[in-house]
Amino acid sequence: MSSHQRKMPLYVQIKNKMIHNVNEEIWPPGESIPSESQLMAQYNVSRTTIRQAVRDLVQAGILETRRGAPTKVRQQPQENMENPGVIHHELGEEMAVKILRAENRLPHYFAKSQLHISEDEEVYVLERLRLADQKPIAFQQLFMPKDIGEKVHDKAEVDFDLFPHLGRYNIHYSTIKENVSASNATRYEADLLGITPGEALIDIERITLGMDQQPIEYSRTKYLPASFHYRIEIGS
Amino acid sequence: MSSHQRKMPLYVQIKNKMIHNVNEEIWPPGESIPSESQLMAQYNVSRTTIRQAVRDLVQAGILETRRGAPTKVRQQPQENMENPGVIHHELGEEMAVKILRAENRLPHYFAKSQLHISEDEEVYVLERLRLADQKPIAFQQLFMPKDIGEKVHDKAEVDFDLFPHLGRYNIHYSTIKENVSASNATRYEADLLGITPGEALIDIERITLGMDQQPIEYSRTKYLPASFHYRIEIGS
DNA sequence: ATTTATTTGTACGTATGTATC
DNA sequence: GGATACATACGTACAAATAAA
Repeated sequence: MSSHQRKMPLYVQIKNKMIHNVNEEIWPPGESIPSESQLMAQYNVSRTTIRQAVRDLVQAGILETRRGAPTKVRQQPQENMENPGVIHHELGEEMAVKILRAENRLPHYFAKSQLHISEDEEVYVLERLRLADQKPIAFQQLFMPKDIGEKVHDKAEVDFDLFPHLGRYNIHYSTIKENVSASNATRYEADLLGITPGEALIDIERITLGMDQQPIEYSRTKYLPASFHYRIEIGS
Repeated sequence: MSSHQRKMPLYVQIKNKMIHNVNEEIWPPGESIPSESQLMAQYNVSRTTIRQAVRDLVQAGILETRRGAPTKVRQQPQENMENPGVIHHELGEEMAVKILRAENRLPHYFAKSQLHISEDEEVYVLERLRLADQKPIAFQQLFMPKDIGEKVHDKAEVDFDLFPHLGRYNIHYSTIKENVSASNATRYEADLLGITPGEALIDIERITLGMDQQPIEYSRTKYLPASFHYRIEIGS
């Protein structure tokens, strides 16, 4: 124990020892920890002190108390502490990408308005399928300003997420706006995804802004609900 | 004070009185509250009891303590506890709620496992419709521990969002986990929502944890895509 | 189904430490 | 320095829920 610990309040020292016991799985997840009486004897402190340490750990989501029953170590102690809060998770083992179309086009009124591109400028259009274990799970339409699109053109069939590549050209995003909805698969989409028309799809519309607040991407991706998790976590 | 209060623990009763004092601005924001000694005399309880009540209110973000200094009422008590970039937006002018079912039930295996409720305990079940301009836009199934459900029971047909009411009982959430997906309307759901079976719905599954990290709500809400926006904004 | 022992929760009292004013 | 206020820590007793006999 560091001398740093010695001047700390007793209950904090005990709390730290308890955290150690949990981390080293001396107290395994889901198992009961010693009773308050036992802990009092073990650490030679009063019940007040034990209870204050335990209370803090319950608050931290590490322990779990129930009146009359032994105190337990919580099963999943807040898993990913570093969650940015939004988790996209594609389900499957072998992930792959298939390009349906990749070209510069003039007419695409809506996409161009989203990208703040003038009427007479070209836009880079990408249509792709996301495959998991050789089976399609998503259909994506993606639009970028022509100059940016050319930079990722040859990576488009390797990675579904293209932004890491843009980073190499010193293009970074500052803001991502997503609108999550649901839609029925059209005949065209159903055909591509190997489902029947009308099945529900998770419909994600996304606009990504660069450092200069100018749009660098507008996309629409439709996932099979069974193969995709869109999770949000608010709070700590 | 209702007789309902009398059987509650002393420190909870005191806590509720304190919350009342804060809400009614008998203790105005930013101002000091009476010292522990004064509160002991005023309520005729021990210091332990006062401290437990105060501790909970500090944890809830309502009070603020500093060693050696008087305890104060926090200026902005978790006003913007919500939305670090997550926006739910229901489209419509005249919003209303219709209750389909509201009762305590025993059998609901999945919901109870989500709420960490034991097999022989009852769970509060709420089924509601969300109406916008007299037309249904969402169907919600909501489960709560019985004691919490009873607190919002009479507000359930007034407000779709029940958490502000729970705040008055000093029940606050610490974490909200949402899983957004899409599903096809069943015949039952289609009938309730006035659409045809099979239409795509935004399917939101939510688990809310309280300050003690225990689940206080598990719900599943299905929205008509045309009447609901689920927006995420990552970054600044 | 009852009882009994165990375990956590509530509540009291007292003393001392330490930061603020 | 002194007075005040919150923080830590000890002790005791009983209540309430649980689990085992």
